[in-house]
Amino acid sequence: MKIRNMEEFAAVSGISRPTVSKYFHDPDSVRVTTRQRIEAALAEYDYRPNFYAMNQNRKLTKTTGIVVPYLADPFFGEIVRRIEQRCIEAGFSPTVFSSHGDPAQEREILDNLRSLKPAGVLLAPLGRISDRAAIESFCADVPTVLFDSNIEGMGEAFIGSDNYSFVSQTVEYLSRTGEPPTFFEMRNPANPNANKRRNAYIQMMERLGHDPSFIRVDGEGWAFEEIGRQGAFKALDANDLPSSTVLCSNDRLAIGLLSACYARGVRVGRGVDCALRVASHDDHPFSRFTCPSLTTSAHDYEAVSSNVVDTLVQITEGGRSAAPRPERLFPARLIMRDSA
Amino acid sequence: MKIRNMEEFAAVSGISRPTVSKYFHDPDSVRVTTRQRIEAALAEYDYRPNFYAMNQNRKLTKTTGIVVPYLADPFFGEIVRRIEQRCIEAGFSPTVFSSHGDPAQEREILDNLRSLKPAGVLLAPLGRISDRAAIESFCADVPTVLFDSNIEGMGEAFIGSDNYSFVSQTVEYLSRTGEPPTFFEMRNPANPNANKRRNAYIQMMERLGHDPSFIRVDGEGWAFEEIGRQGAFKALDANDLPSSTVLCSNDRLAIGLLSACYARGVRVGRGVDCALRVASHDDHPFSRFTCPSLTTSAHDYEAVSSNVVDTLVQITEGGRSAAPRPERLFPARLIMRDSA
DNA sequence: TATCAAAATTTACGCGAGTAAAGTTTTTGT
DNA sequence: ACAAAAACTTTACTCGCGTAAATTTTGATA
Repeated sequence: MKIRNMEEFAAVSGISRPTVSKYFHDPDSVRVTTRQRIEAALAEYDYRPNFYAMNQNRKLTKTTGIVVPYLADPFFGEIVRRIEQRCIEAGFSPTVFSSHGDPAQEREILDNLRSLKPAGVLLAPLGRISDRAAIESFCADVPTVLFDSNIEGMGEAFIGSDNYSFVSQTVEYLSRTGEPPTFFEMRNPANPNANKRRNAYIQMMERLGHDPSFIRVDGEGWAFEEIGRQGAFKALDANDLPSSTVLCSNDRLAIGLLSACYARGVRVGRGVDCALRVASHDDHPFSRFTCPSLTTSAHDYEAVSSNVVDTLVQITEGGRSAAPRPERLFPARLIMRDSA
Repeated sequence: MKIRNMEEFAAVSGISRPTVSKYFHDPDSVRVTTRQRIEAALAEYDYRPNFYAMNQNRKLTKTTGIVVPYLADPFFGEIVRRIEQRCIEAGFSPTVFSSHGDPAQEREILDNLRSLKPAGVLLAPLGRISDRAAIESFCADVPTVLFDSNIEGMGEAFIGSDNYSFVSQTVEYLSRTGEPPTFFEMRNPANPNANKRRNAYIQMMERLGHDPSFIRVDGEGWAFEEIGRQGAFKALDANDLPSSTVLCSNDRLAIGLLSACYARGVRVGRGVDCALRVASHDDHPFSRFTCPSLTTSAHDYEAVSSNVVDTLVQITEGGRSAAPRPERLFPARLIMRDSA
């Protein structure tokens, strides 16, 4: 016998439909004996309430949207994995979306998300190229927590990493143990973190009494490894390195740089036989497997992902507070490996 | 003025509600003049039909589920990215889910998906550890296309890569240009492709008149790079290599192997100064950036992703045919890089 | 201009569950 | 054992839209 709706299921379980409805909303809100009767029937008839009918009249659904700029980037893969896990633990049903680096798709995703009436949305925006107006109007309708990339004033909160903490540690370490680093970055980064890292680099170098210098590579899009590799070839072949120590804006550029160094026979590392030291930021999941393994500043993935979800829970429970929009930045942890 | 439902929107656009409903179902199904009037009103009042109410009564929704074993694996990141794109082009609304390597989560995802009443589901199962009964009962309810990992007889079709094509090309190439390869793999792989690759290796070696040999590494879970690395350290330190040519079951293991070789100072490549040649299978997005860059057999990502979605379209349009369950396997393309 | 099929409108009902109000039963505390 | 509180049942209405049937309008063609 197939159960077609809650009415029928209530009948076979011997409980009234409104009580069954209450049970599915929160199993602990009904008497123990009724819960047992419902669960007995559940085991026998494997009924599940219609998802669409459920959410149509609910004031707040339990779905949440997780939106990232580029899911094929293992950094986002990792952070999404953790956030998803936390959401489930907090009783939400997360759905993941990727903007694929395209502002039009980001807008499209937010539009679709709006009609899902989610309890909240966790958004890592594209950054500079995002459609600000679209995001602003979305945040006005849906409780949104920004993470990874900040856009001033948007959403209920921002949770991210402290770029100054990242860069100050690498610059300090590299300067203390060898030649001060030159900064390897993209010329026109879409991500606001890149700009913050550049500024932190300049500030830190000046504080230590060194001259900042840059290798700026051209390229658009999200193929950072290839961009870093091509830029590195150019710099290596022109013998255009201001310093024998290179600090990359992020690990993906560094991966490209390391592959170029290997191809050109430039030995990277701390040893006396090495021509170059390379360090970077993010602790990308693959940075421990580069050759040599990459010295880098690590995100506190754990803290960021927990905090993002905790903030969402607070907002959905406490309502959108009048307090000033919080911005929480987590410090980095220097991971010393073989490249510097 | 805020539009609260289709009734109100129909009023301001001067069109009847059923016609508006038809428009949202398919904009081309209404007269051009009516479409223009609706779109004029749309521009002014930015109304969107309630997602939940829409799908409640539709026989077939336009949502599709994409389920993969582990989204933080860039191989799945890449294939999902392409499939998602194709789905959108075909007029579907894809949603992505990751099992995180856990059969319980895979079952949970399928359960949730069932209540979404999707037009179809594109499933890359975990493999050996999947809950077969759960998948079978799911496939009976929801049109499902399997990809990447086959489970005999389940779903409406299977689209994947031809493991024999992968392995025969690498084995042939390696044997022709140097010492025949030994096979580097996990002892208990969860993925059925791994077994097919092993068998293909044995078969091909015997055909060429060589003795198959193996390096089997221990490990559970999805941290293949680390597993490959630890296994490689063990083999290198014990000087336990049956051949100076190593063929890895997949690129992620190879990435771990290469990092171990680098750490131990074992030079990898074709040159006379190299102690080892390494090749692999998949053409993982990072395999061009390893040191040295990795010679590998490439998936036809394009063909697989298009074909998966095309198959879904056929099923949703033509209904579930009585014809035998098709299994489409795409051949690999050998990509020669520096490692072998 | 008459004709007629295609398209739009009107009317009406259904979906599956949320939810509120009023009445009934069960549990709890004393 | 009794009163009060808590949980449950009954009844009835809501939500926003899909969809079918019958009717009217539209616009292309003869």
